[in-house]
Amino acid sequence: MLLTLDLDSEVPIYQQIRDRVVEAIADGELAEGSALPSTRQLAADLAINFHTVNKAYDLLRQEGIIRINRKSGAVIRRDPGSGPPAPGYADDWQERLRTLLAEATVHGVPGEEVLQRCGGVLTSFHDQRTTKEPSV
Amino acid sequence: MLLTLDLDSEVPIYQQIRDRVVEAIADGELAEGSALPSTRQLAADLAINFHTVNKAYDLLRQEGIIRINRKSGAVIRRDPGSGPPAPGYADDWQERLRTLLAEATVHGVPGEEVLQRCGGVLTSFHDQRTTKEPSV
DNA sequence: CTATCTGTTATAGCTCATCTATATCAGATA
DNA sequence: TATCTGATATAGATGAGCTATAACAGATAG
Repeated sequence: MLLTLDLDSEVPIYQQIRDRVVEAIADGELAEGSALPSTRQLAADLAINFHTVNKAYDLLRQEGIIRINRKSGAVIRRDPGSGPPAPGYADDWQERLRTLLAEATVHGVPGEEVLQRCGGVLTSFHDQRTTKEPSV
Repeated sequence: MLLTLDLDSEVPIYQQIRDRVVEAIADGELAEGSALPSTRQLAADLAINFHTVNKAYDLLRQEGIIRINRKSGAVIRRDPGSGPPAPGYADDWQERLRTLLAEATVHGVPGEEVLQRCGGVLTSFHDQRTTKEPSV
């Protein structure tokens, strides 16, 4: 898995790692059962402290997205095909969506363009997934 | 303008104020030219320090959403009808959108539901605006 | 068994963000 | 004159984020 960080960003490093993993799962690059590199290994590759990677993995674990065993390390637990969301998740998520869409609207992005971009992003997720399972 | 804060939230207070103002503009509750309360007044209403409100207003000013004069105070500068977005804004915004949509997808929210919720939020913005200008 | 890798936990230090508390100054207004 | 406003400066407290180091236990390859 390719992972690039922006050390000058306001977004914390552990949050960036979490976001990139989530996006990689949505893209289909990481499927349920896929193993993530060890915290020390990834920290070495990214030239950061392994505690920061540990925090990112712990965040993903709290979200139920990965599972961590002492034996098998960090493994993807959830992908788009892992079943319906937890009760109440979608409503909480929509509050954050609302803030983001409000910002674009205030800045003058037309509603049609907002919807087109939403659809485009979702299609990019779906395309990745279907091209991964062509022979089922 | 009604404004409630969650002091226990991980989201900083000044960020919450900024988000609520942006949403109020998208909702049509605040239009171009509307005046925001003074920093000391809003701080008193929210029972917080006025420097925190100052930071929120300064953030909105940096985003080009409000204009601040010593004379007229903080005034809404941008609303959904204030013209097209700045060049490159929509593309930068889409990156944040991508992360948010990826999260919902990974948690199992179907693409159709994601699109429906996006459309619903946008419609709630639009409805507020059209009900404000029924006789044009 | 030894060496190495792993996850886990603990401690400590540094830097910076966040929020608060005061204070001062200048322009506008009643 | 008195009061409100924005603007600015300083300082302190608290916590977040990141790093550094260390130690322990289980798993694995030699």
